[in-house]
Amino acid sequence: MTYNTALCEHDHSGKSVSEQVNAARKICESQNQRFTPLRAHIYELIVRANGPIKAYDLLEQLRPDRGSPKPPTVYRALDFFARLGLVHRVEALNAYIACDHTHPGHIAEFFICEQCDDVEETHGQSHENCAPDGFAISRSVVEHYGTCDSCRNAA
Amino acid sequence: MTYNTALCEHDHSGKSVSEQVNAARKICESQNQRFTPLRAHIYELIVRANGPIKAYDLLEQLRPDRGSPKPPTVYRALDFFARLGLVHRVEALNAYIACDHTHPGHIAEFFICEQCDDVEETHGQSHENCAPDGFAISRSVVEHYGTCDSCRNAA
DNA sequence: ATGGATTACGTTATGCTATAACAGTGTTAG
DNA sequence: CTAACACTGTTATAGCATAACGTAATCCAT
Repeated sequence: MTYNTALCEHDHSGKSVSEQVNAARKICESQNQRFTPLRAHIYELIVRANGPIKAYDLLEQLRPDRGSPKPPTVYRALDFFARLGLVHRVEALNAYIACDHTHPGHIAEFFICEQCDDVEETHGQSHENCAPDGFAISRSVVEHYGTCDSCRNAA
Repeated sequence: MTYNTALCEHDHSGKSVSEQVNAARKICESQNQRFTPLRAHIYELIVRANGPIKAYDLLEQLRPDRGSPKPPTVYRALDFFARLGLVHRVEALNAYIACDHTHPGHIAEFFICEQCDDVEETHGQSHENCAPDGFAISRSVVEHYGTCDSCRNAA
């Protein structure tokens, strides 16, 4: 009963903000979902955050461009992106992070540095084969908290 | 880069509520921590829940025995138990679950049935060797949501 | 094109989750 | 004994999320 994980081979950090936003737009459109101006705006803010960002921080950043948006404005967009796999919720941080790529059969796994808040995302095999007999996994949350290499060396 | 997991070999469900509470008391005392009446009361409620329970539900169940306790009463106890590993927080449920046993070198892993709310806890090897180079894990959150065997058969 | 269904968005209100801060009480160790 | 520390009670507030309702935009079958 074993499984393994690997760091993402492809490079996301090489993509510019607008490239990431456009990639998301394509994924949306390929599924006949609307990438509206509001959603584009919010997705861009999430990408620019370059790490986990909180719903109410997004809300602030939407002001004053969009008047005084209320929480549902942000949560609706987050739900929408989450359904498409374009953002993940980081459960233990109550935060959200962009993910413009999918790995079928794999699950997102986060390594979160508590010193510098940097987050590395990897994709491991599903834990399906570790589950109790007959348990069918629909969603997995895998988050590791600790200290990243640079912070550890700095200490 | 592989690791493996195993179901807990020993049986927790065979323990009575008071046995579980006493086991917790022993663990506390062995670490020179006080298992006060309030803490015993709260721990018993968590054990009786026989699954994840929410802080504010605990709060209700403390009434009226203990007057009208306020949130910090519960959160302080939960923090205390979490520090000792006697309860785990289930991040994606905002809930807490008893755990009167520890597995050094292993991490708790939860399989949560979204139909019947049943939770199976297993203990997998640390994901340390899957981490980015030099990342030191201090805490891991591994939660799987889906459908358990009985619910799947019932469907 | 038109009208009905669906989806998206704005807004108000509220509910749930969690902690800061301070006061008072109990416990422990020197 | 008493000083330090840990525990509990209480007030207040902060932070996270959604229900519900109305309006506007979009889609699609006719």
